[in-house]
Amino acid sequence: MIIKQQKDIIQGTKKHIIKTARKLFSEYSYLGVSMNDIAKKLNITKAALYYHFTSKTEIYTKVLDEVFDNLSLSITEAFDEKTTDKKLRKLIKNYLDFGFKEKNLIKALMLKLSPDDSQIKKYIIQSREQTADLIQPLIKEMIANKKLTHKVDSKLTTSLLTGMMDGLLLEYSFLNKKIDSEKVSDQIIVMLF
Amino acid sequence: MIIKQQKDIIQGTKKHIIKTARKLFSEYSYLGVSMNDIAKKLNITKAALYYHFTSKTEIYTKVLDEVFDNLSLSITEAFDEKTTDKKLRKLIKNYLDFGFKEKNLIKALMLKLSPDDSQIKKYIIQSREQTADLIQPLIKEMIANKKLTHKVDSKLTTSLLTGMMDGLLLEYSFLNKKIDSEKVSDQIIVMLF
DNA sequence: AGCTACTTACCGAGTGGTAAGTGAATTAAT
DNA sequence: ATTAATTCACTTACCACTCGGTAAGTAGCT
Repeated sequence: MIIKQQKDIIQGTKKHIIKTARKLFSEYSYLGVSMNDIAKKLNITKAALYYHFTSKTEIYTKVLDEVFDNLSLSITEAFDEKTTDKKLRKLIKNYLDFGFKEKNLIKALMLKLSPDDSQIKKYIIQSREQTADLIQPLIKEMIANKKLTHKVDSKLTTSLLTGMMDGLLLEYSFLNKKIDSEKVSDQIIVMLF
Repeated sequence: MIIKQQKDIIQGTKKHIIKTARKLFSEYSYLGVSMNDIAKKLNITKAALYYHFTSKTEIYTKVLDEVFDNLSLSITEAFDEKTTDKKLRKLIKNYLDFGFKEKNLIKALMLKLSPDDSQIKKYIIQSREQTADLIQPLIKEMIANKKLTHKVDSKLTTSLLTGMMDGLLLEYSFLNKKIDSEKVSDQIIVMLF
């Protein structure tokens, strides 16, 4: 009981660190945030971070873990809608809203290649594939509904859609512009189908 | 005459440095490349770089200068085509081919914010706006040709198009996948209009 | 006494950047 | 034409600083 409580406190501290690190990584990207930056923001020392985590890589991996978990939730939420059209619209809106708040989604794609980061990279690739697998069925559904004259590759289309959304998020975050996810998702649907 | 020859040699060296730096920045991004990295690749010392350039920022700015110059050329090349459809198709293909070879185009969007980099950021924003201004007339033309039932915002559409292309380039470069620009540009046209 | 959750103080490596020196080529003066 | 002064294109050696990471010590609780 007491032990469990202790454990919870530790996990609480860890959660707190992850939460703070997440914000920083989101804003300044992996290379742009040092362990000292994270520690300062938490009003602790860098060494304290190493008491809870073994490396910077571990912290970032845990952050990405949370991010992709939240994204999956945000995506599956769209499947509650009734029509295919509404599902897709909601999916795009949710993806954009989430990605706009959580820039790690995009910034993760911009890591410097190095032996140390390669495990992070593999992890990101895997997570993104899972995300695409979540979206693709809906795209297939959409393609089947509209009887298009041209042949449409659902995998490529999914890639184009996420690419378009990621690209938009990238641009808007770089320019510090706010995104009107409602309007943009409308426009994308109009254009796509 | 002799003086001019000297000048040319100097410019030649500078060009050579820029060319090498361009490759490195393209592969590893701004923060991922140190002055020493550049110097080593050229078999000179870091201090020699500072003889030719005043700062890392200056070198990167010069690199981006070249990159956006080349991109503009690649875009305007598409305007030689005869039909609007062919123009757009060529534009997309050229943009993708260029961006795939020259990853600085995308990596430039991922700088850590810092007082020193802020001038680079301003420069990138400006260059990207110029690029968009180059593309937008063609989008307008395309929208006018097809009499669409829905209202289409040409500026947003341009942004969506470049966003989509940038997003694709980002994804493909991250995954180290080759891009079939012909197929992708076809698919984009089919989808967009 | 022992464990938890730290802090202080340090490590070696690497960063952007600079000061001082050097050999070769060019220019100016005799 | 020869020599002296100057300039060019670097190199060596350093600067202050930051990086990720670690060893040792410590206050407080059990």
